Amino acid sequence: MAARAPRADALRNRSRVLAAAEQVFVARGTAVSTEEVARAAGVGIGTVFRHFPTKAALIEAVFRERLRRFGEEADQLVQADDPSQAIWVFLNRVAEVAAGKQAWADAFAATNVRDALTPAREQLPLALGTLLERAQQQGAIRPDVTVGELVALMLAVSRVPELDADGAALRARVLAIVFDGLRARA
Amino acid sequence: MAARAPRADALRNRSRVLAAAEQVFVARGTAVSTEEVARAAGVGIGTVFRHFPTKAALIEAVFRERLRRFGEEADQLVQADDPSQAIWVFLNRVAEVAAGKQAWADAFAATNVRDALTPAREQLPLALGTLLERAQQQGAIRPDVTVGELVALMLAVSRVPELDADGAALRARVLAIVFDGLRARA
DNA sequence: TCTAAAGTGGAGTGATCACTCCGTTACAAA
DNA sequence: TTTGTAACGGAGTGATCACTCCACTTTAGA
Repeated sequence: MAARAPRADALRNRSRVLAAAEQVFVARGTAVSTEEVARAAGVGIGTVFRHFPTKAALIEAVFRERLRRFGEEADQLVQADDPSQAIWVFLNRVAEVAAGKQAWADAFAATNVRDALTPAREQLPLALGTLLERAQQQGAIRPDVTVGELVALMLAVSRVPELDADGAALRARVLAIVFDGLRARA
Repeated sequence: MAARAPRADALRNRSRVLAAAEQVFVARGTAVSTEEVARAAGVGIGTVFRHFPTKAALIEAVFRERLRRFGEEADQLVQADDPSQAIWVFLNRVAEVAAGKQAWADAFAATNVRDALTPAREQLPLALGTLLERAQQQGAIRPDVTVGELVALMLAVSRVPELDADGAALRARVLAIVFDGLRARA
């Protein structure tokens, strides 16, 4: 009955696979073969499937890990001093990380990570909710916006295609328009 | 040298395949097999490949056809009388058609349709440019927005995921925020 | 140090696809 | 109507994947 301690190499390999998968998925999309993920992680393909029973489970785990880290960043911003700026800092940060990464919507389509964004259960939506409420009390953001709408907007903006040569500039201008839509009217 | 007239069945089959492919791609994504497209069109798989040499070419053709129809709608709105409303009508129409259709960004990722959105070459960006200019002269839309930004925004919004039970309502609220960002300030 | 069990790696398996090939069919022009 | 040819259909081909299986290795606990 007493569970044995997990083996050190198993833990190490698991996090290696997660890190390598994130890199590879972000760079080349979630359509890359599991074998390539294994190669990038320096493990055999059998090891990948031991830790993540299906490819969908691997994609989901990568996405959840990314959201978890966003949750930590949001929490740190909740502690910080300047409440009216905090939410803009966070949204900019999300846009920056998401820039040009096709893998995100793939992950959303392929897996069921909705509950990772459900308030009252996960760190990210809770912290983001706090940031949003504060910004609304300060009059920085219009009062009728919800956390769900914010998340949807950021997911949408993360998919802005590279229409012209300077994709970064286009993304910045699109983001500025969306932010203006979020601001409270005088 | 004198080219023979194209066969009636070839023309018929080509448009049948295009129509069936749009239906199937929109309903189930561009990952569906070419054989399913052929079945939906009521033709053999060989016929599909005769008209569209690769699957990517088929996806691109479906997407271009969709853009072409949007271009026609935009042109009709250019003729219409109420210039300050025309662009909102058009943007709403695009959002309505795009709602819940995962196939779009797939098409964008998989094919090279950028030039179908290049102004001065295609109907859609030209007509949309006219609608935008008018709306800006009327003071309905902020003067610094470009056609490219509009297109990018609409592509992004078309990818708003279904985060909660009522996907349509979420999309509507997200669209309202984006539209507010586009409006000119008093 | 010893050993039972957990973990590893990678060849192998079956399924799925995009695409080809060619015998048959249907059309346009004469 | 006849005929040359463009178009059709669908079995077949080769490549790619996700996933399995098991002989071997490494680890935790005694």
